[in-house]
Amino acid sequence: MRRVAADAKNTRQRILRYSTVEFAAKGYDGARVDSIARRCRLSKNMLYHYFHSKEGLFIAVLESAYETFRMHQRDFVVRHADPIDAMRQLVDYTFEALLENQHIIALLNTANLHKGRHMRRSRVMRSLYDPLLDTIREILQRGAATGAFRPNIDPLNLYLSLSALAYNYISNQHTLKFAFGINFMTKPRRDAWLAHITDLILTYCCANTRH
Amino acid sequence: MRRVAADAKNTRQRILRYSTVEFAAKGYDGARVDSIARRCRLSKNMLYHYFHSKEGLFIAVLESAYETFRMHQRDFVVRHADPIDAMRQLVDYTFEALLENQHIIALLNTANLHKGRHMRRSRVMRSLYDPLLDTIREILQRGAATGAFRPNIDPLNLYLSLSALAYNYISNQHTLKFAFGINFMTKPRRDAWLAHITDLILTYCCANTRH
Amino acid sequence: MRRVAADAKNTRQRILRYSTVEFAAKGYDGARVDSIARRCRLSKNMLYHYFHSKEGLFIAVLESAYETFRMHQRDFVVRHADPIDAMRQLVDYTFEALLENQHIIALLNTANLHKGRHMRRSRVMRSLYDPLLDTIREILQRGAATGAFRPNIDPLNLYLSLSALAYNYISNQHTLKFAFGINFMTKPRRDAWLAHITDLILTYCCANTRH
Amino acid sequence: MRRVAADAKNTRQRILRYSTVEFAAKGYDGARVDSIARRCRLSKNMLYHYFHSKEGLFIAVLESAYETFRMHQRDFVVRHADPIDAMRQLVDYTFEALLENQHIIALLNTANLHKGRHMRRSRVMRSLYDPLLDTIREILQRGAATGAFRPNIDPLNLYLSLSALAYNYISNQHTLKFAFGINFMTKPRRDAWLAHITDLILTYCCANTRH
DNA sequence: GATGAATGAGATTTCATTCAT
DNA sequence: CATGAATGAAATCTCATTCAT
Repeated sequence: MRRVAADAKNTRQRILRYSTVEFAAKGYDGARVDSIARRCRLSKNMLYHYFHSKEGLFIAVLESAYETFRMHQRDFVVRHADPIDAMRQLVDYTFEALLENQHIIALLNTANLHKGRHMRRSRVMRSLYDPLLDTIREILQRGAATGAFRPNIDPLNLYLSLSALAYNYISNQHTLKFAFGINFMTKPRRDAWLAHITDLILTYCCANTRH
Repeated sequence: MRRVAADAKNTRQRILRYSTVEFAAKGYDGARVDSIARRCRLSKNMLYHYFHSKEGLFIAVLESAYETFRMHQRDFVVRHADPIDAMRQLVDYTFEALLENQHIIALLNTANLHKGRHMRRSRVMRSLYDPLLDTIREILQRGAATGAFRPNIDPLNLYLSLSALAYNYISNQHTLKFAFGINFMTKPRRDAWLAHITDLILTYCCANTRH
Repeated sequence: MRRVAADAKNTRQRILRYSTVEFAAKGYDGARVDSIARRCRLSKNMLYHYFHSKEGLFIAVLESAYETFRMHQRDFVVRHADPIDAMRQLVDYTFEALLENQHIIALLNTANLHKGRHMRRSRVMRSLYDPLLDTIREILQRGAATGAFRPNIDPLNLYLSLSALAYNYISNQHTLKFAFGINFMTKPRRDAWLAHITDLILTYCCANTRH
Repeated sequence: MRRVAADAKNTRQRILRYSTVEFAAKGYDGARVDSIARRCRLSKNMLYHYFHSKEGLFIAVLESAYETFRMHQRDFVVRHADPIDAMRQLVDYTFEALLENQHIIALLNTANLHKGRHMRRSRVMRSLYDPLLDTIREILQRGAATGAFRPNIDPLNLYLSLSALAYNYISNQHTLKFAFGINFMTKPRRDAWLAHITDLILTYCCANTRH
């Protein structure tokens, strides 16, 4: 009996894994239930058995991708007492996490295309809330206290800025490659971008003058 | 129901206009040729007559959207001698342009999902190159010359940063709304964001210290 | 005025010429009105103006192809007093005529596929009757009279045999090529076949024994 | 309307059977997938499920028709020691086999119209090679050995002649009916034709004189 | 819980034909 | 006589979903 249960869980996981790949590669509308079943080496009925519909499957994929992502974030611990080093580490971490998990970008893009309809239908995704925001808030406070950072930086704005800078670079890579003839995904290019956005963020945090 | 007189150029334009809306709203795979034809009050085969295939139509839409966008950018003139004011104006302009033409964001996202396949098939899109990059370069040079800006800022990096900050805020609005329960598209919120990213960019340009 | 009339005739002829090519190459159902119009560098309306419908056009093509063919046959004159030489010449002529005008084969095949429906609709095709049949009858009579040929050969049977032998070799060339890996349309092969069927026919005509 | 139980093999066979009828009756381009599905009392997608495309279906039909035909030929055994009787039997057999299976004629005609494209795409049809050719070769050898037949008759030429004479009579029946006002498919007419072509072939095989 | 067979609705695309000028 | 623009019907093909076992 335990075996069966374990298998069921395995099957569910397998479906989720391959569905994630499919939905990330082709978007919600481009993804094919047939194709997912084939990837899973499973009959389509199983997908319906476990997830009820294509939309249900997509929602589950979103949830699990987010869950994974959130757990990643939770694992993140600020290893540096110094706020500047901590912030530097955070930028680094954010960019690397997205690079390693580009699926989440494609999934969020397709979710956004659908105006968030799928997310709203999810019971689980009630807290898409990113724990990094708290980390940012905490680092900013410590930085302000030590005088390393200017006071009154809005943590949400900083979070959005950091996300945008890391996310967009990856999300628009094909357009950018086409426009500038540059493959921005090579290691040197990625490193340069990380250095740049770190500079950008830190300069902002540390600045004391107004222009 | 028979259409009147209608010359080809008009029809082509009409098709493009409505197709843009459809593709932007639903992505390449979610868009329906039927739906476009209905919007145009035209029979489907006309779309095929003018654009050959759904893909051909999408490419034409991308091209025309980009053309429009590029012309917008061309119209942009720096009205301020002062580099800081010029840069402020540029940020403002970029964000407003994207806000007013959110179609282009959705179109680029779906093009990116397809790994740029459509762009590569386009003969016209050979120069997606954004003229704003030149403007940025010029402003940076002037700012460095007057000492307002630090020297050696890479124009491409600044361009990418600015784009990311403006683009992502709009592109991910639904995820963000869901995550934070905030409608980021209200006028006050948009203004606040514009102020923030202007601050971010300018602080970066004007900073003279290293951290 | 005469010019216009002349042009009209030209236009009709042009349409017929290109339609023949199209119908012969693709059969009735495979032929495309659009494609014909393009070949003619004419707007489709012209086809409808002159021929009323695709079917009307096909019938006209059949008629004209047959007309041409019949005129060819009429031109044929037996140049040899000797019945054997005359028959030899006839076989040669028949095979060469079909080789030079393979369109007629494809057209007749497609007409046969449609169970002769198109021919029956034609007013002009009332006498598809091949004048060669008369020539055969006459040669056979002369041959029987001189004792060169056996008596009582049925001209229709001989006509059908000759036609079948010449026609099928061309009509089934692709199947045969595929089955035997031989390109039967090379000059040496064609010559060999002509020699063979001449032999076959003449042997039959001249034989005096029963088996 | 839901179908019962039905296993795949049966369904495949059913599709093939009705497709054969449709393709034979209307040619490749005239055949309608819809019409086949209706005949099969099956939804269209099943055809695509089993055969991938209309072309795939046609190829399968060709293959199966040929397979059937080849098996027929294999079943053929020369029951007569006497070469003349054997040849007579062969002619009879060939004509009857085509009469009973007129589908194959229509299918080959449409395959030829398409210049053999479909056959070349078939992996199975690699040996369209007709076993009757071997039989012919063997009969000719025996006939030559006994002196009943003249030596040096080319088996392939004889095969082609026999095929042409039997095939064309059936294939062109509608043209012939139209041209001569005779229904060549009545029993007496068919018998007469069989007698004639038997005579023609045997006369050729037995002749010892040159003309 | 799992499968193979099947479906209905609808997707993209094609094509003979006609209208307005 | 001639055209460019347009159409309606139907063609091929796809896809999320369900049934019977």
